[in-house]
Amino acid sequence: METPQDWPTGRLLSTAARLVEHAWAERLETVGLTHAGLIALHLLGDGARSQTDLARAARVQLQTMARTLERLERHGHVTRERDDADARRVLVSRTPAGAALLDEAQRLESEALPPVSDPAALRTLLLEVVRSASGGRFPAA
Amino acid sequence: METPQDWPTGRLLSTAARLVEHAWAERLETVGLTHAGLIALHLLGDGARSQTDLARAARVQLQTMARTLERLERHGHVTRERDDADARRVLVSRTPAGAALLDEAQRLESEALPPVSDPAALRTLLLEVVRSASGGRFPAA
DNA sequence: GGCGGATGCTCAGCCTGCTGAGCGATCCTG
DNA sequence: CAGGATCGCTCAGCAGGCTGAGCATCCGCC
Repeated sequence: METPQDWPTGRLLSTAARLVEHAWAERLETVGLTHAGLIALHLLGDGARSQTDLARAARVQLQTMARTLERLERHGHVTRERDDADARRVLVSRTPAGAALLDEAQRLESEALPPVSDPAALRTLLLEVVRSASGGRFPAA
Repeated sequence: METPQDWPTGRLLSTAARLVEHAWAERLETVGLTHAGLIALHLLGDGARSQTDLARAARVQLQTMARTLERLERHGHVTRERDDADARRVLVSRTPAGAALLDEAQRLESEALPPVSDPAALRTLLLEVVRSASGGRFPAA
């Protein structure tokens, strides 16, 4: 129990994710973006999308996504305006500044995953986990 | 970019961790414990340890561990008392209630990782990530 | 046309990570 | 033995997950 070798796999997964995320966040902050902000900006593609839509795509709750977007808006990276066609919706779009940031962040290269013996296998296994654990909470995302 | 297949591996890792953690947390809350609390209780072994020591073993910052322990103490799962030998330290130990909870949590079976094609490979790869990403931040832990 | 359910969002609040600042206790060194 | 560095901890505050409650809008059906 003293060393990671003895940890259950779930704990290993959380820890690995946290450590990698931390390393990545350090680089990101040089361009003034957070992990969550980058994902939102990325998912925004080139058109406007609703918050619920973005949340589902990112596999987070609406409230979480809304707060991230609110922060991005405060910093001038996205705009949020009510949809004329459906007054319940808020349409989010990147500002030019947001697009520039995204570009820069992407130029920072793939996400700082430390070198691992079989990256492709890791991807495959993680995809299995995500797909099988998304069920129910994020239907048809 | 729309579906997990197109995500960078780092994002996949975070998402997988979050989804698995969520599932596990749901079970844990039936015994009145959180993810972080379980880890602390687990690392506590059978003897008293200092907060710094626990934090390093869990790969989290001292402040994070201290807060988790403070919560566990409030719920009567651990005790915290200053070390007589070194008045800077706080020695943490499980209470009988804490030990009972840990037992129950462990009876809940391994950590809810969804079935995956090659669990052993996943473990190995995650271990590689943890070991290589722990460097610096958690020396000799 | 109107009522009820579904949908999209906000507000409030909790837990877990993190950083930075500050403080007493200990230890080492001159 | 005194002073400075280090160590262990607390306090304050931020970001990112989550839940639950509540509100407005829209849609579908009678």
